[in-house]
Amino acid sequence: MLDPNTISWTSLMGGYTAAKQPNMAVWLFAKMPKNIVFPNAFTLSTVVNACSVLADVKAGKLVHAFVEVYGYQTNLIVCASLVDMYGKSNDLGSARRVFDSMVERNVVPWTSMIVGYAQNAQVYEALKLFREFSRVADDPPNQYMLSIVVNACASLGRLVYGKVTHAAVVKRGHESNEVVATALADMYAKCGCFESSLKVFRRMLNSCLISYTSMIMSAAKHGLGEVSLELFEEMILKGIKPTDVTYLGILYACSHSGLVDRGLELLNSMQAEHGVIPDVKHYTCVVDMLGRRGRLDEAYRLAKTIELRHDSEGALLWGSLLSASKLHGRLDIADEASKWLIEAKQQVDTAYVSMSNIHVLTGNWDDSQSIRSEMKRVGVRKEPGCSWVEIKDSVYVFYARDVSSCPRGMEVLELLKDLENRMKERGYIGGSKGLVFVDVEDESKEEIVNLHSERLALGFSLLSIPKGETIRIMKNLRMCGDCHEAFKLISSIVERDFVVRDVNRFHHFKNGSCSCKDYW
DNA sequence: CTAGGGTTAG
Repeated sequence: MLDPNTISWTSLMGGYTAAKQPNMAVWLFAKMPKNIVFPNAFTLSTVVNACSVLADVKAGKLVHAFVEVYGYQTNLIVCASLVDMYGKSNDLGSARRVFDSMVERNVVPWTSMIVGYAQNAQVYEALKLFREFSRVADDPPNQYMLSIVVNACASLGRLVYGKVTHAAVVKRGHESNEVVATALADMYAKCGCFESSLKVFRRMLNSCLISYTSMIMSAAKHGLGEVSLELFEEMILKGIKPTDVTYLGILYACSHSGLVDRGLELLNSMQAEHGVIPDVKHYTCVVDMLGRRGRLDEAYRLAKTIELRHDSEGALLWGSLLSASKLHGRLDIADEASKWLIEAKQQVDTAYVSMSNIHVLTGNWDDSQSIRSEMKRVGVRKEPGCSWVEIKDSVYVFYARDVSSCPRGMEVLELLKDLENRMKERGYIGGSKGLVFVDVEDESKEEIVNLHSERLALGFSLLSIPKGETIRIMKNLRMCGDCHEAFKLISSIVERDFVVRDVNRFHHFKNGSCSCKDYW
């Protein structure tokens, strides 16, 4: 073009962003003034969007400055793009400032702001904003807004919130929207209702790749590995091509239902069958699968062969191997895994605590203590483990070694005692795997229990000595992939509306870290 | 030529 104008430049930037090269869009924006072409509202929102994709808040702030300079701070779309950019860059303060300054708002910036809160571990804030929108806005919530709100309810794991949002979805007639329905199915599963999840899923007319992948993962999390495998077969028959995420789900399913050999087969055939090349995340999942079944030598051998592009990729891999070594009493492998983590500066707190605990479990109290001293010396602190349960619409949060922070903690203790008795009736006592309590004096048990609780995800950290056995059983049930059995036992005690939440629910949180305290 | 949503291993 002899004389490209603002529109030509903007088109080009939009094209680069669409072609997954948003950095080129930003680069072009910087070149505009030299060519005596000036940005308008279209240009600015396009380049803000490029910054959003890059999650580059620095570039975004520069563009924001241009927005002010050129006087577009009252433009709805430009501001909407800024809210989105700040939210996706984890700068919620700036996102909110732009949002509050807007003279005119439609459902889009409201949605962006809700997404911002929801994906930065401020789910309650996100839901609050949704309620405010419903009160003040002229438009009804659409499928975009509803899907993110359903997603927010899912990450809270609180069924009541999810049900209320489901009602809003029905009221607005967005039940049949594929994205909303997938979010609903995911929400029910994460809130502990696998049956409702499957019901929503089965009502969908065209279950697509993501809905199948999500459903496979849900079944797996509920200990229903066979159901995951059936769903996988079904989607293949429908001609839907699995992706790397689908394979991750199916490997996870095998791992958590004890289908180790099936999992290995799938790993070995995925490339030939569906052209998905196994990468670090798949191998990590398989290492975990072998490890939890006690096949630690194989797990270790596999782990050593995996090429990491970055140390952060090894955090999960060696962390998982460490936890399996601890469970099966393999001090040698645990030692190497924790060394790897500490040297790579990944999960250092967990590595130290795990090593200290494994020494306790094998009776080496002195080694355990010296690691605790080392932690103090180098200033490593472990954030206390946190778990929560939901009983009939109320949530009870537990911190390891802290009874007082939980309201009605004593009642929950009673519940746990009951749980323990029922498990004993079912013969779950003794004979479990691991080296727990081997060669340890009775009076040491309390310490073991306390140490163990730090990483327990089931809310049983309050237990004292006699109930220590319960912790052990629950943990082993989970580690053996029999979590469905554990869930059933828990449900049978409370009869209904009992949801057990894992602490590892921050998958949606992109950058930086967040603590359980932020969450609740 | 412009802004928003669902699945991801310990």
